[in-house]
Amino acid sequence: MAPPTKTRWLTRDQQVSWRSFVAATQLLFDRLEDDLEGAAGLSLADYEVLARLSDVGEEGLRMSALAGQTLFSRSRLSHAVRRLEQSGLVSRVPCPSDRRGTNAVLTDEGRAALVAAAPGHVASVREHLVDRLSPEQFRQLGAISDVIADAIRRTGDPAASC
Amino acid sequence: MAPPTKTRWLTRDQQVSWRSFVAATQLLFDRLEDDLEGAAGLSLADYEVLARLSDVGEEGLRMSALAGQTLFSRSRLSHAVRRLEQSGLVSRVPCPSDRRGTNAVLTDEGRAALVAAAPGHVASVREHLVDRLSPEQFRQLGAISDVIADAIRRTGDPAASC
DNA sequence: TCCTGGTTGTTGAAGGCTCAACTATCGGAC
DNA sequence: GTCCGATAGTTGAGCCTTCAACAACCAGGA
Repeated sequence: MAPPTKTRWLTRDQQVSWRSFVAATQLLFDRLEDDLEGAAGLSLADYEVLARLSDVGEEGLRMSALAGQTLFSRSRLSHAVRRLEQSGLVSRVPCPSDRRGTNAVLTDEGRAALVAAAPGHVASVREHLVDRLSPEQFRQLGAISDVIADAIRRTGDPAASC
Repeated sequence: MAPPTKTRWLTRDQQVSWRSFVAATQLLFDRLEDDLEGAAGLSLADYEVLARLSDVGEEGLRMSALAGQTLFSRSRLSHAVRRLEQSGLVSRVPCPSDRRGTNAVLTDEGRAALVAAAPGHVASVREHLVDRLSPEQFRQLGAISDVIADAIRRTGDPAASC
């Protein structure tokens, strides 16, 4: 706890915007998840993993790199990849250059699942987000997101500041 | 599956904005949760429940109303309130006018926990979101959020359209 | 060589959320 | 009054994420 600074509460307008933002993100991601789950039987987390793996070649991606891109903890990713491997969508291969490492690789079945899921998912993102906003608004949202993400990334991991 | 419409993929710029938005919301809520958990021992979900209950009087709130405000499922809320009750922060009282109903009520201890947690949480929201954006940007974010939330609320529960 | 500190990834337990099933109650039609 | 569908809330099982502990490996220095 910092020294007893006087709390700067949010103004009424700020509070309204803040609550609206919380509600919008909750509703949006819940809906995207439901749509994706219903149409393709994948969770958003599954989709993220498969999408990242589809961006790279045959060699796959190191677990830690994949965790960094998806913002998953290493533990979460490890469990997720284990489940995807059991479903046949991903396989694990030892990393040749570093014997500690493991590469996650998309299987043919995994690529097929992603190809099957992608059009519906993109349509869902359009329907509930992109096409609801003016091009200018969507551009603003991107800029705002960059500011937020950069600021948080710069203030390192809070558990590491000791 | 709808008729085989040609997929309108996202443009490169749209994809960048979309991924940035996903990352920003993940990072933001994770950080807010960590801050709140570390400083006050509450999850964001706990805080939401306590905050909503502090907005009403002695009579508390019907479980279904509380679920509506927090966007929790009734089941999730029921579990959450049970835990908060075990912690002594909330108590359940039968609703007088409807014998099916239950009202959740903030205890003195619950109000004290909220009062203790609120300054730090508001500071966290300011630090990672409000104070990072220009007033104009934060206003834009509120407007964008309203559009998204309204659109999703209007397209009713997807499981109910049959 | 042998330490030593840091990194990589996995594992199992614990806790939270979802889903389906269930009880109890309400309110209107007959 | 009695049915009947709808609503309110709870519960337990199953799944997913977090957390802490762990084994294996790397890299650099004494």
